Amino acid sequence: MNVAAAHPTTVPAARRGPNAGFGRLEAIGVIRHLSPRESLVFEGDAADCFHRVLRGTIATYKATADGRRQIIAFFYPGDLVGFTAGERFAYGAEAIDRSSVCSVPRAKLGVLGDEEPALREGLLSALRREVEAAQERQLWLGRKTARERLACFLLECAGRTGQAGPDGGLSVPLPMSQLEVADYLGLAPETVSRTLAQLARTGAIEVVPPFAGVVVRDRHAIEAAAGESAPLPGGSA
Amino acid sequence: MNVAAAHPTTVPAARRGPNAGFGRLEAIGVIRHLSPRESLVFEGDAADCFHRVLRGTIATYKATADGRRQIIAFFYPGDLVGFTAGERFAYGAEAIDRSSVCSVPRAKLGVLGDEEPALREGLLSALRREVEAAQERQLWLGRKTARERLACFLLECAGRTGQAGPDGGLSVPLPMSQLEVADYLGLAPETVSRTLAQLARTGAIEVVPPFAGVVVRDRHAIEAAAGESAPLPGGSA
DNA sequence: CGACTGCTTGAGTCTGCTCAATAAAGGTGG
DNA sequence: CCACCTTTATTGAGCAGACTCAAGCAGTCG
Repeated sequence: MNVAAAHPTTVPAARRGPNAGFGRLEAIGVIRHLSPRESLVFEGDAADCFHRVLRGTIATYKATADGRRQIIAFFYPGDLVGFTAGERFAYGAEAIDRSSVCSVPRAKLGVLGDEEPALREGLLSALRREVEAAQERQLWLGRKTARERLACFLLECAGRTGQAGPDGGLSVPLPMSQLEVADYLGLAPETVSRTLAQLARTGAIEVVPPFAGVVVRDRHAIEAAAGESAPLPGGSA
Repeated sequence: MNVAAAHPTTVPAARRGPNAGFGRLEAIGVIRHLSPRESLVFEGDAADCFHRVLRGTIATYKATADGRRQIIAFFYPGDLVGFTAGERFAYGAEAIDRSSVCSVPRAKLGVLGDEEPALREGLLSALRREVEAAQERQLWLGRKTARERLACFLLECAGRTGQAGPDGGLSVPLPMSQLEVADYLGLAPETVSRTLAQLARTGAIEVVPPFAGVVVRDRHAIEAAAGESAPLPGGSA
């Protein structure tokens, strides 16, 4: 089977619960199409617009003066980029693959969506998920090995865009390059390649040839390699 | 001079702008006193309360099954711990030093502080600052060296609790131990000690003997060592 | 005054990075 | 349609920053 075909290239209508209530945004905003590598926002820009991903994948990132780059998050169709920003964007954003977004001026939402409680709810949810994701990644980047980070990343992607395959495998499309995975996980690209190869050698995953995605063959092995966090000392209720 | 005396041990009334409007919380909540190392919340707890720090310092953290720990953030008097959580806390929180908090049940705020726009504003601000801080730390942890992380950390602390000294130095109290700094910066405690010693050797900082804080002697040197992020390719407007 | 906790310092190791060369895939234009 | 060129991934060798293990020291608290 072709993993690339499993990409969710369009917005799954109302799939992401917390974003409900944003459906009418398309009516207000402007559609914009982006090629791979094309910038959507620059760090420091006035944050007068936010962007709903309609198709493709967007990455937000921060960079140091000497060119090192850290990808903060990946955004898929249905996600909101820059919704959580303050006055100015604290990060840049660019397209990973061929993407479309709907850009909505903040002003059009009233000061803070005062009228629309569902929208306010949605904003809070988006913010909360973004906080929790960023904090989780602090653990990844601060305390996990390359192998663990990769495993965590694959599980995250599996949870977002994974599709159960007919042969029992979990097919996970990966629209980003290995360089971008490296910039997300705080690793060198060579380390990503090597670690992926190592996971593949054990049979836990299978890499789809032109690095279009992976198939998770042994989910337990990946979960074990991810070195899960320890939520409850006594086990879950 | 005694750096420890510069600790902001009580809430600076209305010092933190975005938290304005929380003043009356103390009337609703319950005061709780914590000893060093005492837990305030556990990862996985139902998030039915949030906590305003009145005195001391609180750290939030995540841990792996094998005991590695990543400190997510430090909270000083005036800050709100757990305000941004969802249903359950995704992290634990414990006191760094002798601390007091005011614990406020979420239920007492209405569903989301619907009545009080200032409070809603405050919640959004708190969330936004937490997002931006967590994302900034992704850059630190993913792409910066031990030396850079330490320098960034010192600048962050200086911005929060630093006091200009009479001799031109910037006095920065550090209530946390080096182990806790290490857990915050994703380093080993030995590395923190060594790197701090190295910065002191160059004259950029001076460590106050019982590790109660540092005095920044050469701010430019620390800023240079921090390897600032690159916001604008062309310089700021 | 003694035990403990936290910091310092040293020696050796290792994970992951750098540099480099090769290979494969995809896009472009003739 | 094919040849070329660019981009991305793979693989190897060597290096180094940060970790681990370990011993010693100082300040604190009981």
